[in-house]
Amino acid sequence: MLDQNLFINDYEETKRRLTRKRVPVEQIEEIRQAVLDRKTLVGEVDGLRAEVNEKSKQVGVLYQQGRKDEAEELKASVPELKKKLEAKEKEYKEVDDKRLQLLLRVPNLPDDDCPDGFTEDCNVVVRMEGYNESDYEGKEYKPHWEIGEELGVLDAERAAKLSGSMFALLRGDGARLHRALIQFALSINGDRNEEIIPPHFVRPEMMMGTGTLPKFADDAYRFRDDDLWAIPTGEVPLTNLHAGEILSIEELPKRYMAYTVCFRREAGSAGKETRGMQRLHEFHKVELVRLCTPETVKDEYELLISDAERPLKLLGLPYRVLDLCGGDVTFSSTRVHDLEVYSPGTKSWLEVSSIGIFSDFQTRRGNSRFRRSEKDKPELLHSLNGSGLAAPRVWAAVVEHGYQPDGSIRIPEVLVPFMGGQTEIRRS
RNA sequence: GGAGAGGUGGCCGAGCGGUUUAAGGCGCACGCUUGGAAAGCGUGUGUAGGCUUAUACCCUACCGAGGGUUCGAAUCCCUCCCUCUCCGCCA
Repeated sequence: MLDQNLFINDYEETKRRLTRKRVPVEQIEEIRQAVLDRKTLVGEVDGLRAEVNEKSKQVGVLYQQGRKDEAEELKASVPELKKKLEAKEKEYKEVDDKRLQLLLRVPNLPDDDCPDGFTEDCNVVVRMEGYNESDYEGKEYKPHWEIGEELGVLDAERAAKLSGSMFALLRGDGARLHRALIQFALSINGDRNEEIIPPHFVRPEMMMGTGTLPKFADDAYRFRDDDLWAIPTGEVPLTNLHAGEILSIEELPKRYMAYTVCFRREAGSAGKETRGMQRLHEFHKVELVRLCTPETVKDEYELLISDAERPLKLLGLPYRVLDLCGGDVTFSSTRVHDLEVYSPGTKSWLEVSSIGIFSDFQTRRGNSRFRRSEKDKPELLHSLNGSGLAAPRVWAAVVEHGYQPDGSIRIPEVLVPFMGGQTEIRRS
């Protein structure tokens, strides 16, 4: 959520930046008006409440002095005042609720460093790592689902039998490779990130805290009987870990990583680039989250991007780094870099990490704060996150790149220790 | 799942319908004192919003959360959440 004062104190600038995310001007104006109206009404309500409080206090004093008649008289004069107060309160609540609902649905301001544009065509490829187009010319690559089926390590048919489309079932060495990837990612990122195993079901406030609710409710799974939501990413519990707390500056930055299962309904994306391990309702991921001061957020961002790149580099997978344009930057973020690994089997780039800065957008919702010193007022933390390793897509890339002419899959060297020394996958 | 107890400021803990603008203590900060320190004494010590040049004053809200009763609620009523103890169940 944005600071509502931006709509009053820095209106033109806020409008300019929101327009980059295609927020209609009318909507921005509506918020400004709601914020202003609320401010007026707060003053009026507070004034009336003060009057009621004062009179009630007097009633008490009069009773204690035994001046009962005067007390009764004063008491009788309150209901009229309260009627006025209640009417005003009702008006206030309506405006306040409108203001909140509007604010909750407005995206974060894009950073001016984001490239211009509104669609993904405007995203800028900043770097290519380990990719040469010529490497793939004249060669035939199989998609991972074919290889997986051939070797008996990916069983799409049974996954569908059990759960439907967009679910995967790995078996044997395929499952082992998947586990190795997770272990690998956790172990290389363990140097500066504290490992967390969070709950996978969270309260609605937590989904609200990351900006997933209310806007993206249709994309998540909800347990209706318990009013809990299945996390779509480890970002949700990690970002909210310190919700409602005030941390001291010495504890910062907080650098967390969590291996979790992620649950996504993927409403509306059925049939679209969903074969194999590309898009699943349920997948495993190592997520990295940072909470820090506003001053250090840019440095943390660079560090986070490099952390997210580490596994790809070490695995020897070709990937590219995208700087997302203002219009394509996600709802809660100010700046986003995507990492996309090249999938020769599908001749496409698969997004394997989206690293974003959220400024105080998420932490304002969750009220996660820090204090510079005992004398200073609490300030909102800044949050960032990115995938440390999105297992299915990296699994797909490893399988496609490692596929050998003899029908086996070569295991990247760095993974061998996590595979118990196994260097290849063959049909058993 | 059943029975019971309880959630009050950074912490402990009183209050159970009206000078509570939340007692008292601990902790913390500043000052006095001292050669220096401890002790002692004094002062201060939350969050958010409103009004303001102002982190001053004043006003409003907050005693787990949300509703309700009342002129007035930390205190009474209802719903929910959480913690603890015992029983049951269970990997």
